[in-house]
Amino acid sequence: MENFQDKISEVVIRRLSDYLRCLNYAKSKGQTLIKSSDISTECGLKSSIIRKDLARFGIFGMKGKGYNIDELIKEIEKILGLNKTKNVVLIGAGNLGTAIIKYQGIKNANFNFVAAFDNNSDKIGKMIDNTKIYSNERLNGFIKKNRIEIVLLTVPSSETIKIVDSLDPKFVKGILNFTSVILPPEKNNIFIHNIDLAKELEVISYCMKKCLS
Amino acid sequence: MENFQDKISEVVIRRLSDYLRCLNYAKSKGQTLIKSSDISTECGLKSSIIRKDLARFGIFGMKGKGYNIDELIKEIEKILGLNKTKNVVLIGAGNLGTAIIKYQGIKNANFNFVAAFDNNSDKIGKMIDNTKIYSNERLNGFIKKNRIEIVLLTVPSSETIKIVDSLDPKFVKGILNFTSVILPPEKNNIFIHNIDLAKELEVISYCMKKCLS
DNA sequence: ATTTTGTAGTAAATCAATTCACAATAAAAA
DNA sequence: TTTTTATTGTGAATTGATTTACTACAAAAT
Repeated sequence: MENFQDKISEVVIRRLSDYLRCLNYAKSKGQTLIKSSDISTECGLKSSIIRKDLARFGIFGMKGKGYNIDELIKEIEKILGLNKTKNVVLIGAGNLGTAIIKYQGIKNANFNFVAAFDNNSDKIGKMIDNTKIYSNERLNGFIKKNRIEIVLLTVPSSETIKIVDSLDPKFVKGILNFTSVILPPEKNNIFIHNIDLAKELEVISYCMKKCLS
Repeated sequence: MENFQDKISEVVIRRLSDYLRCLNYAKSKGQTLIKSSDISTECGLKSSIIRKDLARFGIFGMKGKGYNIDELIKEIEKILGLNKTKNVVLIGAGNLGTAIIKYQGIKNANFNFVAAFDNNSDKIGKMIDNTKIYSNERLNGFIKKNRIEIVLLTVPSSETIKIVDSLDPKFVKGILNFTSVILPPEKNNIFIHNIDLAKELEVISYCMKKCLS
């Protein structure tokens, strides 16, 4: 399992994330088995692609019955790397940063929100929802000491590049960049994903226009 | 132009958005012409796909010279529906909502940020960066009166469904949903895009794992 | 004029993703 | 048992996206 994977495209990974949400929901309702056609309805996909996605990672169900939910959750979490908790820090404790720290969707066993960093002396030393804010000066030492793998970047755009370049790729493996500076998908072996609000608005603007014509 | 379009996939639209950013940057540096290979380097794509994307919408350059930047910007904006300003409101003026209102990337001629709405009486009547906060009660009247087409949804997840169902599809054509409730891509003829932080974390978690193995 | 150079436009080829359609098989029913 | 039913697993077909590779121009250089 997991080693006879050829190239997995990002859309497959995004679907796995959808399946996971769907599975957790089914589990919360007390289900223990699930059919590919149930996942398919819930996620708005054809059932065949779900079976194919899973088979590709060596996950198989039971003919005539479906898939075991617990097992499926465990396998998908393993594929996504969610089986080991990852330490996360947030840089930039402004409104957006604060919102993210407070956000429910990531208060999750898989991501351990260790600390926040900011330059504003009014904020340093304060807490946001059990997360302490430290001075940016202490960032790199902290990352090293606490084995931080993921950085959420919510600083003003003018600081983006400087901070990204300062992160030690020995520890930091991924950045979620919320600033309006668009970064490349990889830099110094750190994976970067941009959350690009302007682009999302443009895409929805296009969809709206199509719907009218 | 624009009517011999077959089916345009979202990836093409996302690329157009990238081209637009690149073009505006080139324009800001005083360029008036641009080659597909320049856009290609900047956006990390093959030049041929750029030419093909543009040709598909009836946009052509000059052989041996390249494309006229101003013209290209105008055409892409037209395709994305950015030529007409769209009125936008934000519902939920918490940290995330406040951050979005203050966000530079959308202070843009194409999207007119008209108002914010919230239930919290402490906030009602206040301003965030020139945007006034109104009571949720006034939402639907406001949408009708001010021809609001886009809603940015930053309320607590418990309120998501109620608010989405209350929006009048006669006016609202698109929703950007930032709550942790995942909504379908379309509902009552309103296009919906989810900004799903949990999914982004899962995707980057997968990428990080791949990079190590 | 003629040749060279540079870049667009695009048909054909390739590569990738999705769907179809059905055999395999396990459980339930008869 | 045997038959029926349900659902997986997957090869083949299809559909879609990207890349290659080359032609067509237009401008600049000779």
